[in-house]
Order: sequence, then structure tokens, then C-alpha cells
Amino acid sequence: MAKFLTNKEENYSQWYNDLVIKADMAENSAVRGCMVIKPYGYAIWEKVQSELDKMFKATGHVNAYFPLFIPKSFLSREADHVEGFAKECAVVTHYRLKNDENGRGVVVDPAAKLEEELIVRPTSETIIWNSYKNWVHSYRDLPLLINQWANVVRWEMRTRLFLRTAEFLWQEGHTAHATQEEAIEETQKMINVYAEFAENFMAIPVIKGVKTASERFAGALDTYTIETLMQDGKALQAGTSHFLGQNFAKAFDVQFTDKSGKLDYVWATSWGVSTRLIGALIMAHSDNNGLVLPPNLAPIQVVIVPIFKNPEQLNAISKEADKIKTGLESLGISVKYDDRDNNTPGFKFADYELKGVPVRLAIGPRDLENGTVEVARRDTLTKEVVSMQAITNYIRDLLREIQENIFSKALKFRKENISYVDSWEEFVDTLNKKGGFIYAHWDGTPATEEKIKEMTKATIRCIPLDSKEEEGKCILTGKPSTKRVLFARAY
RNA sequence: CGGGGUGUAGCGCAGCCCGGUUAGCGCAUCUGGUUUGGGACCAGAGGGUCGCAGGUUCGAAUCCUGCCAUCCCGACCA
Repeated sequence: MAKFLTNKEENYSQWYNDLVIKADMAENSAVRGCMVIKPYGYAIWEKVQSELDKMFKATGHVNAYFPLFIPKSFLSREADHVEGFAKECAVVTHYRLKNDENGRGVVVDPAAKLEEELIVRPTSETIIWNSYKNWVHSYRDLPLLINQWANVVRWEMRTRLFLRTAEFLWQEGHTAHATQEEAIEETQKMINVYAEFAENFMAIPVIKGVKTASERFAGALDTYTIETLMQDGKALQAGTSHFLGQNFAKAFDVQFTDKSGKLDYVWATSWGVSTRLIGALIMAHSDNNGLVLPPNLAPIQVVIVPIFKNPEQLNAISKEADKIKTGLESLGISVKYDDRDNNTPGFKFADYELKGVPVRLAIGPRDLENGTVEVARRDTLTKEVVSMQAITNYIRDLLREIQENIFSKALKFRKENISYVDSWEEFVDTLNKKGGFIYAHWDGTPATEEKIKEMTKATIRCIPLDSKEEEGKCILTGKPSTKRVLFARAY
């Protein structure tokens, strides 16, 4: 396991900050709990965006954009929704500054007080459903399958880089359907899209499930989640998809006429993933040398480092490097040729490892003589010498292998850190000594869930979709249970 | 909002307890030279309102008070 997660003396967040700054991922901003995402980190996010966007389009969704500000009255239309978000809202009360009469600087102009305060969106259900009211009249207008890429603000009491920042980037899908069945189907379809994305692109295995009532999205009837396990044994919720029933349709009076001419409220879903995924990526795969990026999300998949003593040598190497670069790029592989002469090869090796570039090629005079290339892979840190003729296909296959290897490594880790326990002692013991995911029986009551949380800080991450029916007794109360649920300490 | 820690150059820190020249160190930066197959070396240079405000003192990075920021633990968190 990576040093940063095991070394107790070294402050975890200090390390994280450090890696992130050194890797040009982010730096602390002067603004509370917000982050600056540096170009390299943002490039990873852009990859996430473009791959997800393709999947959304393939499932019939389109993009749109809605306002940043939400009138306070909108937010309060749905009772559960406002209760869930009220405590973490940034509020705009004024729209103008003026010069201070008795001194320096600017002050808020009291005359510019807004009649109705505006909330900086913590999520967009309300403002979007306010629009949908005007967009939906007939069954012919349905389904409405819209996604928005945006930033949202949640004034959390405690923030954590990438995992819980005050402002974060995300996508939020908001759909409207004619029937309950169709909406539920959409909710499930999207959690499957997220699961596929997490496993195939991020190389992080997930457990799909539904949240318990107390962990549900504010205003939802059901929340589907994908739960992931980080290297330190803590769980991270990586994406959610909500079945909203008719709650928002009723709150915003969105009705349609169905085929038989009857008026009914529409059925809704919403679903989202955020820059938290970048946090998951870092925490799931990083090692002591820095980031480990799965090839499918790496902004740079292959870096070529020339090793040379003089400009003549560099020229000769560059010719070969360019050929390789062109060959790889024709296969859709992103390649960077780093011919800067102001850093030594050793420095570049370490730097690209820190940045998680999956494959590094080194070409020196020795290789020119032999017609070879040195190939180093980031996931295993091993090196091989490959002939120049074979290099293009070799790299294509290698990238695939690395992608699979990173996933199976994470899967193996997860397997080793899933426990099945049947008693309270075992539960507490596993939690403290091992951590990870714990499958255990629960009597199904919010009171028991709450009590377990209080006693152990472990929460029910989800009721897994593939959990088998089996007779059992609740680990706390001993009452009968028919299914195991997934417990863990979480971020 | 409670408990604890920290704030000194771009980054990481020492100095503070026990006040006393011109505030140091490592990394990074710049210049010159030698280097370049795993984070190069030598020589030189630049860079600081010591978080902010007030107080004590002949004298404050150092002591006192207040404030601010930040981190950790709690509370909070789909």
C-alpha cells in the first residue's frame, strides 16, 4: 500500500496536498474550501468529461445549461429537498458595492439589497424543474433527457481536497418521464453507465446498490449508488442516480396530458458525478512514486524521453522518435515527445512517474545502434527493451494490458478487503483492524443504522443490488434479516 | 461552533521557550561553466511588510491581547 496511506506520522492530507501540488493537480486557493485545478489535473477531468459525455449521448441524452442562481423560494418548494440543503447554501443578498464614505476600500451598498435572496446552486433540480414546467405539456414532449455540465457550491463545514470541496465541477442529468416504470428504468440505466465508466475507464471496481432511507438524496424516493474502496480501507461514494418520483413535478406543477387525455404529473430522475472522481482515481491507484493513471483516462498515454549528449545525437534520436510518435498517434494514442534539454533524463523519468503517465519510452545512442527502444510501464515500474519495428503494436497492446492490470490490481485489493461478519464483536474488530467493506445483516430500521453509526462511525454504504436472499440476524439487535448490506467507514 | 496544532522567500522548514548586530537553511529560480542511460555538479546572484492590528520594552520573528487564515479531531456532509 502506498506510503501516504499507511504512514501515520505523516499527516495524510499534507501528503495529498503535496502530491497534488507537485503533480500540478491543484493548489489551495485563497477562497475557503475551493480548489485551483492546474492544467494537468484539468486535462484528466476533460478526459472524464468527454468519455462520460459520449456515454450520455449514446443513451439518448442532450446537454443544456441552467442558471447559477436559484431564487430562495424555488429551493423551498420541495420540503425534503430544502431541508437537506438549507444548511450548506451560499446566499447572495446584495448586487452592488460602493466606496466606503469614511475610508478606504469598498463596502456592500446597503441600498442594493435584493428583494429575494439568490442561492448559489447546490444542485439544480429546482431551477430546472421550474423550466420543465413550461417545456412539458403532452406525452409527446416526453421523455425529456437532459444533462448539464456545471459547477455547484455546497458550504460544507469541513472540506477535503477533491473529495468534498465547497465548489466542485460536475454533471447533473435531469430527466422527465411519462411513467414510473420508465423513470425507474432510467435511474437504473444511469447507475449502470456510471459503473461501466468507473470500471472500464477509471479502472475502479464498484458495488452497485441502493441507499437506505437516511442516506437518500434530499427529495428522492430511491437513490442508487456506486461505492468504491480506497487504498486506506475507506469507502467513497463515486456516483449517484436518483428516482425522484413525482415530488419535483408536484412542487413545480409539471403536468402532462397522456395518450388517453388524462392529466398527470411527470416522473423524474436526476444523476450526477463530480470532480470527486479525480480524488477517487488518485486514492485508488497511487503509489509511492505518485499517480498511476489508467491509460483510458491519461491525458498523455506515452511519453518519449531522448537521451543525448549533443545536438547531433538529439537530431538522430528525434527522427526515430517522430516516426514512433506518428505511428502511435495514427492508432489514436496520445504521445508527448519531451526533447527539452534543460532537464536530465533522470529528472524527466521521475516527473512523468509522478504524473502517472502509463508508458515511458527512452531512446538513446545505444538504442539507435541496436534499433531498440526502452519501454517502462508505470503500473509495474518494470522496463523492457523492444525493437523499433515492433514498437507501435507493442505499445497498443501494452496500454490495453496496463488498463486491465490496474483494474485487476484494484479488484484484488477489494476482494482482500471485503469481509462477511455475523456478530457484533467480529464487526467492530474487522472495522478497527482491517477496515474495508463489510457485508453484514441489519434489521432494516433507521434506528439501528443510526446506532451503529454512532458506535462505530461505520455507515451502510448501500444495499447491494446483487445481494442474495439469505436468513440472518442483525449484528446489533439480533432481529431477523433477509439480506446482507454493505457497511464501511466512508469519506 | 467546541478541542488541539500551525502561520517566517514560490514550496518545505529552523530560529521563538530564555527579546539584542545585517532573519537563516534545503528545494526551486537566474547567470557562467562542466554534465546528460534514474531526480547532475561547481561557482556566483536575486528573492522577506517574520499572517494582521494593538500593547510591553531602549530594542520584538521571539513576550502579552485581539483578530484573521489554515490543518487535524469532533459536530456537519446525497
